[in-house]
Amino acid sequence: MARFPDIQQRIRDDILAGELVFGTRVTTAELAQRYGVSQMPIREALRELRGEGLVTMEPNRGARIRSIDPDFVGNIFDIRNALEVLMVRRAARLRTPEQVARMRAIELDLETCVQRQDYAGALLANRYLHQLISEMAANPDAQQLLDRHWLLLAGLWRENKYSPERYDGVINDHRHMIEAISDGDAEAAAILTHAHVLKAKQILLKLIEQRYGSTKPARARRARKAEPPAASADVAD
Amino acid sequence: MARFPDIQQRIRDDILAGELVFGTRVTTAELAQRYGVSQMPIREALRELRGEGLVTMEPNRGARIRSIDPDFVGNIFDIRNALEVLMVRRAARLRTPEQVARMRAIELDLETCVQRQDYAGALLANRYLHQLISEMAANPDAQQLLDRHWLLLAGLWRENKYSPERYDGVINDHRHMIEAISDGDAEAAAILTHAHVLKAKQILLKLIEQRYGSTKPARARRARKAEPPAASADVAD
DNA sequence: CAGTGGTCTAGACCACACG
DNA sequence: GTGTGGTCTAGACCACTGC
Repeated sequence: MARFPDIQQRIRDDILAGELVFGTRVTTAELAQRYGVSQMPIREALRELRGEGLVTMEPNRGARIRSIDPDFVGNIFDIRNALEVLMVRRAARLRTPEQVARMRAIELDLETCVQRQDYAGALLANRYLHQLISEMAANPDAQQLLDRHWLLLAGLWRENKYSPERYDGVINDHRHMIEAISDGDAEAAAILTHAHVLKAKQILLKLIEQRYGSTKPARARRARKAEPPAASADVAD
Repeated sequence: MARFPDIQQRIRDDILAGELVFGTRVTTAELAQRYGVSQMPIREALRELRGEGLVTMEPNRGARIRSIDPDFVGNIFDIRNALEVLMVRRAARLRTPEQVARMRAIELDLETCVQRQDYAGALLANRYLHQLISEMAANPDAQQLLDRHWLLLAGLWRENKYSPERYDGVINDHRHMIEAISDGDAEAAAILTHAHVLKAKQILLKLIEQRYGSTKPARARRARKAEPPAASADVAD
């Protein structure tokens, strides 16, 4: 039974939700039982998740869930920032009037969503906007990478409740970015985007730090031998 | 028989070598027979190659070999450039004296390899150098992405014979980059690296254009219905 | 020199596509 | 409606690890 969405998504969600505890060793057999499927789909999913950096696989020792610590999130954001800047720079050069119009439309949609407190809609519109910029840059390979990271970060935002007031800043940033792209000012667009992503990084890092308690576990890198964190993994503050 | 290196590497090589013709539809069954293995390993390999952008997979219609055209190579280089700049900037900030010493040692090795015309050794040293810079940046996720791209581009360099005289420029670039990193001058290191990768892009694109004839196929985007390119795929100029 | 865990094979199944 | 092609299951195999 349970022909739910694909395994990979479920595992990813479970990792981001802390359901699968960070640093745990997992085996294909174990997960196969957990999700009621055979080993092969698990194997596949683990490979792709390794591609996303969520698990590490050592040759004959099983896979290990990657810890979602500030380091990891910071790294992901740095990558995303580099790529997003690359993309917006090209988008500013290649833009067509139609595309600019679509950007404006999406942004308007986002803003009305925020006004009526439809934050799910806003998140979606936000994603569309960034996707459109990616498309405009005509680099499908980079776009693919960004999509992957988006999925990952979306999971984290979901876990660490997004504070609605942040949208004020987001909207303001977007308007300026769109203007720069519309003007074909690649340099301005690049800098604005850089700042935009940097802000998101700051916020998410702060949220994560709060979530894992003020007892910064960042330095507590001692725990090499990985005592399994005592079953109860409910990090709900 | 034939317990050769893993399937994925073989398929990738065959694609880059033009053995598997660009734009061709391939099925798992077909490739399974070709390489004398079962469908599952093929499936896995195709998925990972999709992650690298070498094949595209449409739901129930089989996979298709991605065309290695100037667009593709340019995209890959742009991504690599963005990431490499990110990395070198961090490396310049985080460097330790030991690491700087190792960089110098590797560079020296590279230069002696070039002098004695050991270009294979030079290529390897070159890779080590870039890997070291990646390590110094302490962003294993970005490093993983760069590694993937390196493998891909290495295959292309192999196919399109590398002109040895290019190393003069490479060596000069490296020396300046190392100096900037040693000084902790992130901005200089970033710009130098940016230029360094840009040069590589120019050169490889030129080589590829030559290879595929001066009859720029770039604009010939007509061929949607994909007439299979008449068996003979020997693009050897 | 066991045990554990990843990888492969063969075959069945099932969904979509195309005539 | 038929065929093609992807996906899954079950089980066997084999390498490496750790006693």
